Amino acid sequence: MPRRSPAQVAESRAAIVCAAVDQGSRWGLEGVTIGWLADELRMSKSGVVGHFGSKERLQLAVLDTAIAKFVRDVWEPAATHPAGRERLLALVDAWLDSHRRELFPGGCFLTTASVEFDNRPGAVRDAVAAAMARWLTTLEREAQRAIDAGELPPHPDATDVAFELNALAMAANNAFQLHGDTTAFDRARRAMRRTLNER
Amino acid sequence: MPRRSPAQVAESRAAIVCAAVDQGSRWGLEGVTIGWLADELRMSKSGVVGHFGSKERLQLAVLDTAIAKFVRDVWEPAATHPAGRERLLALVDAWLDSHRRELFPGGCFLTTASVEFDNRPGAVRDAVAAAMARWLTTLEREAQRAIDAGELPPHPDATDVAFELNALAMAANNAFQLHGDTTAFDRARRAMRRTLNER
DNA sequence: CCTACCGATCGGTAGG
DNA sequence: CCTACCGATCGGTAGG
Repeated sequence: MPRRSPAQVAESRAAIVCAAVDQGSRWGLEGVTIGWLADELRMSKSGVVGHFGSKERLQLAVLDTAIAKFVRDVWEPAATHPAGRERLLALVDAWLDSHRRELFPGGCFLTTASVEFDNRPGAVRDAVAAAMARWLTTLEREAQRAIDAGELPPHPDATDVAFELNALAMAANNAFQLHGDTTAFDRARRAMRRTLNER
Repeated sequence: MPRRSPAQVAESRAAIVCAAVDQGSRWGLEGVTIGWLADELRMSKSGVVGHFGSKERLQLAVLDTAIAKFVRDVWEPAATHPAGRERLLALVDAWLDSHRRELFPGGCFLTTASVEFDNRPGAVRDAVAAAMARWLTTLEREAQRAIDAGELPPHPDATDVAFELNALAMAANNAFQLHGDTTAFDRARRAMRRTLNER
């Protein structure tokens, strides 16, 4: 007879991951420590680590949850707009707005993780690289639809468009976090709309 | 009568900073640990820290040295070109090439440090923010000269141009480090030249 | 989920 | 520059 129901266990696990997502956006995925989470949630370290087995598996769970949060908050609302250029225009506004609102308190989770892990080996790095690749592919697919529909010129190509939008969003996030510079969002938006060929 | 001459002391200090710049580009400025440096250079920890007094002052010295290395390798050659648009065109090629050659073995030092510290308090963060601000101002001044000379249109303004060039360079560096994607340099170069209004 | 513990490593210091 | 050491914290485990 278990002391805690499966629902209570799931709730406890979710609370750990939620705190870890916030912490990871501030201090990086390596800065999510088991001891800090235990103090924060008034648990023992073994209580925290027991849900995951190891720090690495905790980090992978945190990454998954952060991406799901971003998809729900940014991608899904934009995806209600018609595919192609119109969806991309809605997306870049929602995207920049998520950085301005600090959807993650330490700024864009995937930006932080991808720079933190871009030169390290291991399963976490592989998962971060895969997540970033999926996001760029999502952008690229939408850009390709816009090109196919004649809404964008064929050059720069869809991969170029995805690369540029991602670069500008990452840089705006960094400028805001580092300098508190909110004008960076306007600069990024102007440049993104130029990439999306607004006349 | 000192056991070591001032020149020997300076040489020892320089060797520490040099190893720390490489390490910092790979593992971040927080990942530069005194114990690792001591092992790497076959010194005691107290021998390492004695040159700086604290880890924070070591980090500040490492940041200064990394920036000087970038200025010498990228900015100074570009600065031999005529001011304005021509200099910017030479600069972006040298800049992307420094990322491709891995001037820093773990990729662009300032990109890593500015994302790592963009949400932390302290003297290192302030120094990183100041360094990034100086670099953006350097780019902006050059763009303003190009605008004043009629080599670039007045909109997007010089600050926009600086922001976009920096965003594209950071993103190309990240794509290369994370995915080994060398085409990112070509995408960044195309976008930069579009920003610099090449017809 | 807990307490109690492990070895490793962190930044840093005392004393020479 | 060294040895020898400090308290704190790291990830993780044993046993319950």
